[in-house]
Amino acid sequence: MSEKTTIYDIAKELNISAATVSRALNKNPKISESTCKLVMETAAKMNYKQNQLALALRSGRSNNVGVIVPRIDSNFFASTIRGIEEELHPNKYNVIICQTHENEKREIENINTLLNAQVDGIMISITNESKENEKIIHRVLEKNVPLIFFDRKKNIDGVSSVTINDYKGGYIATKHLIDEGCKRIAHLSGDQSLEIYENRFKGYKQALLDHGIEFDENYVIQTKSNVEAGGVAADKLLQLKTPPDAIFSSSDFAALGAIQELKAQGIKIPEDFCVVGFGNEPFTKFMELSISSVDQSPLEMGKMTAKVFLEQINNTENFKMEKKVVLNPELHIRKSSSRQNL
Amino acid sequence: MSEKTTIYDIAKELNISAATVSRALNKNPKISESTCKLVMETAAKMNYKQNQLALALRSGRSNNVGVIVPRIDSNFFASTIRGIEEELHPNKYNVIICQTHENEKREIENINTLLNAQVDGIMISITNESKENEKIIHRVLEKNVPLIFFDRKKNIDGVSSVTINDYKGGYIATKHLIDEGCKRIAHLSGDQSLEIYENRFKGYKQALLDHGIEFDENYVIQTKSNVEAGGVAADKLLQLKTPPDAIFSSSDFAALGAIQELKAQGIKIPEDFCVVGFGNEPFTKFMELSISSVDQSPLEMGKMTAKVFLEQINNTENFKMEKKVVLNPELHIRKSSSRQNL
DNA sequence: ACAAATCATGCAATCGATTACACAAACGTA
DNA sequence: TACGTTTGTGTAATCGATTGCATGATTTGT
Repeated sequence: MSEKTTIYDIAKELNISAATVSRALNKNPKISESTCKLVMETAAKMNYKQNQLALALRSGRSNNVGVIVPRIDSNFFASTIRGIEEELHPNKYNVIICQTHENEKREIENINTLLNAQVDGIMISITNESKENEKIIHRVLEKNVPLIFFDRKKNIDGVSSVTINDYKGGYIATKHLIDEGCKRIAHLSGDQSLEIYENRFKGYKQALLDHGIEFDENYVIQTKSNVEAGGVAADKLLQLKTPPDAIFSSSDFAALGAIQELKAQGIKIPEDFCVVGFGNEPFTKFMELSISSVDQSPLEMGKMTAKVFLEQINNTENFKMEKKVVLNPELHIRKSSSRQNL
Repeated sequence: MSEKTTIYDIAKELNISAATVSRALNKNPKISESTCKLVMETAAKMNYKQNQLALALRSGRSNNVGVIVPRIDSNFFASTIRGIEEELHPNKYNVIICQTHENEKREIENINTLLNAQVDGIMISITNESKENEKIIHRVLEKNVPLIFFDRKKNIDGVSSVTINDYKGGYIATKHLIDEGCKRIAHLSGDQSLEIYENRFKGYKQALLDHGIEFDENYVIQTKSNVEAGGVAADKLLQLKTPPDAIFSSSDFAALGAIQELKAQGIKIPEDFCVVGFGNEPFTKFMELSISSVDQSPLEMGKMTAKVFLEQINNTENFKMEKKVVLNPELHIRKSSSRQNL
């Protein structure tokens, strides 16, 4: 009653061979209509379900893909995973989730686990301190397992990636602050060994140059992406001889921390000081003093990542194609940097 | 170079049988030390990795588990998944994610997919409108696949679950409002076909009764868990002849919407009106007017769910055990309901 | 020195589904 | 009637790893 039905059970029931059952279930035209019908009915009656494991072993395709992220409980990564899942679900792929917690060893371990599990592809947003992992990434490529970077990528020839234009994001955020009349714009950056933070910084710098504002490295602080670190950084900036009058933060959390600190020191936002964040976390919109932020469209990023994977796996001829998709960031202007209605 | 190494490749290389290779790799004591060593070395040299698919087919254990949630991009579910992943990772299980989007058909489809994929267990937070799915849940149980409910459960004999005490959550939130001096406490509820909302409502009602406050059904509004719906509900409440002076909302998002509406109508919080939410979403803490909320400890809930699964799968003797874990909710008191420092 | 016990290894079946190849029956055609 | 073709099924190998049983080689005991 409770045990699993196999094609052999059906074959025995009908006194035919398992091969015939298999063919009938797959609607092979070589099988007579009557047999086909009979098999279908019996299969339904016996509640037969195809064993994907057996199928996977024979075909070499598990119909599972692996997704590796630093952590899942951040709005950004959760949304990208949602996008990936929604795009792959109709294509009958299952999504296996792995977290690295920014730990390189964990990352390597996860990749190995996924390879052993015979996944059909790996989508990964790499951790911070990444040198050692280059080796294993090449092993993935050697095994002809499609690999796609999203958001946090490495520049490796022949590997596809889906990112947003962080440079542009940094640029438009900074330009917006300039347009609002800010003259001394500081920047809270992240780990510059990651392309994303490097590019946001570069965009910031270029925007300053393009608008005749001198770049001052004292105005750039590298900080963690959390509220506390943002507060500490803001405090440091305010202690400068000539404190800034605006902050472009690479992180919404740091931006929030900075705002809290600025208010605590009696500074009026946006009248005396403007702040723009990055990531468009839900809370930025919810605040009474809502925070301007650069949106990364994570849902779309996830969907695009899945699409690139599907293209790659269906293009056996052009299997090793490289596709670098760059999405457009969008600045959401809110109260923390909006002087228009004052 | 790039193709996969199997035990047959190693066997051929060493002129021994695959059986011996397999035994050597598994440190079977029947194999001589010299052979064992040789096999190990050759395996390492040829970069051999065990094919989990073949192993799974033979052993009947895939080492994959399925997790089904309404959606992954909510802080609550993302955190539970994080907990599950972190608890199962050291035990060599992979986590497959499925989303239902509150759609019952999708839920049934997901369960079927997971069963076909031969997962070793299923952890699920059920969707709203759930009657039809009872059938498929029984099929899971018939197949002896461990099934565990978390947060949103169904009351089925022999099925384990991990939840928080929603009744108590509703009770302590309401009692807190009473303690703050509120006399006319309204309640924003969710879909009462779900146990969680029903129990929060019951806790609310009991707290009123226990403190001599008459229950008024006009003060209870069933609403969706989003900001907009919360605003609409608050507006409705304010139009009553005797409007309430506090809201206990089953959702943080609805609570936020209500607060926005109250403020828009010139009501002072917490002086004239107190609000408590449920879920302890990150933004409740970040707001300038931070929102009191009942914490559901999703991380712990996820870990506990995984632990129950592990117990169940390792207890073959007592395989059909039923374990109902109920976690304690914790009220985080913040500005939206705190009159102590006024 | 010969039987018995121990040891190391190989053979073949198994998990469940697919598929190349073989083959028998039925059919059509000259 | 005899031969070629089509049609429907069965046989057996395959995917990769594990394991009960058999076997040959070596060691032990007397």
